[in-house]
Amino acid sequence: MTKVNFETGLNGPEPIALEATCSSDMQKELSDYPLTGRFLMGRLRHAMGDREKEILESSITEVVDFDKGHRLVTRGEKCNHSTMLIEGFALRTIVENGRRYVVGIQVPGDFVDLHAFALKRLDHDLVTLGPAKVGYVPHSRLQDLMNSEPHLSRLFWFSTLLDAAIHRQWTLKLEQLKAYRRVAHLLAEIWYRLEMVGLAHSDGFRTPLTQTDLADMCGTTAIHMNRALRALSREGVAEFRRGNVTVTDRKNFEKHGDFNPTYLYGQGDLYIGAELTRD
Amino acid sequence: MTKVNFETGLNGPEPIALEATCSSDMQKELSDYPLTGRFLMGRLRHAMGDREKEILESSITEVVDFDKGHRLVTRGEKCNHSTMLIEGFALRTIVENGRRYVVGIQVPGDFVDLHAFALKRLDHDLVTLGPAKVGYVPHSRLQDLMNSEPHLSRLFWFSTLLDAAIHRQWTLKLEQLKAYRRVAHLLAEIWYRLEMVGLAHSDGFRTPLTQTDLADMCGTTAIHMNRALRALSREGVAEFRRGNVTVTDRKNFEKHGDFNPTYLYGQGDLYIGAELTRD
DNA sequence: TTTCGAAATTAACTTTGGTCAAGAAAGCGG
DNA sequence: CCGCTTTCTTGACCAAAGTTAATTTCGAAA
Repeated sequence: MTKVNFETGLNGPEPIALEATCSSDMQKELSDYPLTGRFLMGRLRHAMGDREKEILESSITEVVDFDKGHRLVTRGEKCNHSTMLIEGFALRTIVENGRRYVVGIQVPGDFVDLHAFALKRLDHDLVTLGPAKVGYVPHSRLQDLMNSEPHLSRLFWFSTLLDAAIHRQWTLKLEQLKAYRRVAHLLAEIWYRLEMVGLAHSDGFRTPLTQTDLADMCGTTAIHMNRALRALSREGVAEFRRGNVTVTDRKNFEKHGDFNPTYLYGQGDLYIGAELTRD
Repeated sequence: MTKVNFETGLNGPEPIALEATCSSDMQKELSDYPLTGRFLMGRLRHAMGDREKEILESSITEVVDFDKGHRLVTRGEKCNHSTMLIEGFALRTIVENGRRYVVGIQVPGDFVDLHAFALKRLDHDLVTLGPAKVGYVPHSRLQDLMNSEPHLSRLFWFSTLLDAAIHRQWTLKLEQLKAYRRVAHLLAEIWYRLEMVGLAHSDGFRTPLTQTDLADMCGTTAIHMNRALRALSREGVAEFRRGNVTVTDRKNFEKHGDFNPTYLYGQGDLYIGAELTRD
C-alpha cells in the first residue's frame, strides 16, 4: 500500500488534495490504462486479460471534460455511443411534476450508460455532479466486440448486472429504512464503491454532493435530510459537511446504515462467478 | 384477436377460467414453443429467429411444478442453472430482521434468474407466489450460447436490462409517491406486463397476491396497504379483492398511479433498439 | 355444513416526515 | 472587501404512515 493524491470535483475555496489509499497494483493499472483503468476495479478486473484491457482502452474514441450539471444522456433520446466515467460523479435523474428524483449515482470507472447499447433509449437522464471527464465508445464498436469477444461481452453484461443489484438494494432500503438510516446506508455504499476504485481515504471520502442531492436519492426533502444528517452528527456516527464525509468508527457507522456490502460483489467477498474469471 | 382461456395459480374455490385477450400470433407462439413461448413476448420476441426460438426451447433440460411459497433460488447459494418461469408468479424477496421485503415480481415468460449466470450467487431469494411451472437451463448451456450465438446473447442481456429498468422505476416510485398511488402504479405495471404475455383481460387481471404481498412490495404495512386499497375502491378507481383486480376506467386508473409504461420497453412504444432486431 | 386458519378490516394512538416561513453561513465574482 | 447565490439550519404545524389490538370475512378441508 502506498499513498497517492487525487482530485475530486470539489467546489471548495481551493481544491484540497486528499490522501487516498491506493495499492501499487491499482496505480500501475491507472498508468497503463488512464481512461479505462478503473473499469471493474475491485470486482472482476482481474478477470480481464491484458489484450482485453487494451481493446477496451482503445475503444474510447473521444474524451471530453464537462462542468457540473451537464447532461450526458437525455431521457428518451437515441444513443449511438456509451459513456465511460473517467473522473468525477454522475447521477441518474428523473424530473417529474417539477421535482427531481435520483435513482442512481455513478463513480469513476463506471460504464454509466452501457445499457443504452441494448436499450438505445434510456428512461432517465445522466447528469454530472461536479466537473467530470468521460470517454465515448461507439455502439458500432460494442457491436463488433459482441461478435468477436464473448468473454469481454460477458464482463460488460456483468457490469450492468452490478447496476441492477445496486438498484435492488436501493429499492430494499427505501422500503426498509427511515431517512436517518437510509442516508447512512447511502453514504456507506458510496464510500465502499469509491474505495474499490482507489478514491476513498481511511476516515471517509469527498464528493460534490449537497444535502439536496442526498434528499433526492433518499426520497425525502432537503429539510428532513438536514434533520437526519444532524442526528447522525449528534450521535457521533458521521459528519457530512459540504460533500465531505468524515467517520471515526466505520463499523458503527455501517451498523447504523444497516449496510452489508455483499450486493456490491467486491472481489474480497468470494461472491463472484468463478466462470467469469476464466475464458 | 381471438379469445383463449388461461389459468393462473389462484387459491379460489374453483380455478376460474378467465378470458384473456391473446392474439393468434401469440397463440401460435405458445403452441410452437410451450416452454419458452412467452420469453420477450410483447418486447423483442419478433427479433428472435425461428432457429433461435428452437435453440432456447431445447435448452430447457427439466420442467418442474411447484406449490405456492416454494423457494426457487436461495440468497447467497451458488446456482448452476437459470430458471424460466413458464406458468405462475414469483417474488424477489429479502428477509431481514424478521421482516420480509419484496424487490421484484416476475410473470410468465420471465427468465427469472438469468443474471445468476454472470453473478453466480444472488443477493435475494426467488419465491413462487402461487403454484408455478418452471424450466431449467444449465449454465454450461448458456456458456455455449454466449460463444456461438452473439445475437441471442444480446437478447438475454436485453432481458436482464428490462429487469434493471423495472428496478429503477420501483426506486423512483418509492421516492416519489405515497402508498395510495404506489399500489396503483404497481398494479398498473403488473397488468401491463401480463397483457404483454397474453394473461390479462380487458377489465383487469388475476394473481395470487395478498394485501400483505402488496405491502411488502410498496414498503408499507399490511394495515396501511388496506387503507390505500379501500381508498382506491372508495374513489371508484380500482377494486382489489383476493388477488382479483378490477378496473373500469383504465386511463383514470393509470393516472392515479402516475403510470407511464415506456420503462417496460413494450414493442408498441417505438422505444427499442432497432439494432437488436437485426443480426 | 361446520370448523379452522389465513386474509382483510377497523379504531385509537404515536412517530415520522412534509410544508411553510424565515434566517444564517459559506462560496463566488467583482 | 462587498453583494449575491447557493446551501444549510431551525421552528411550528399538519399529513402520512407505523403500532397495537381487536374483530370480521372468506376459503379450504373435514
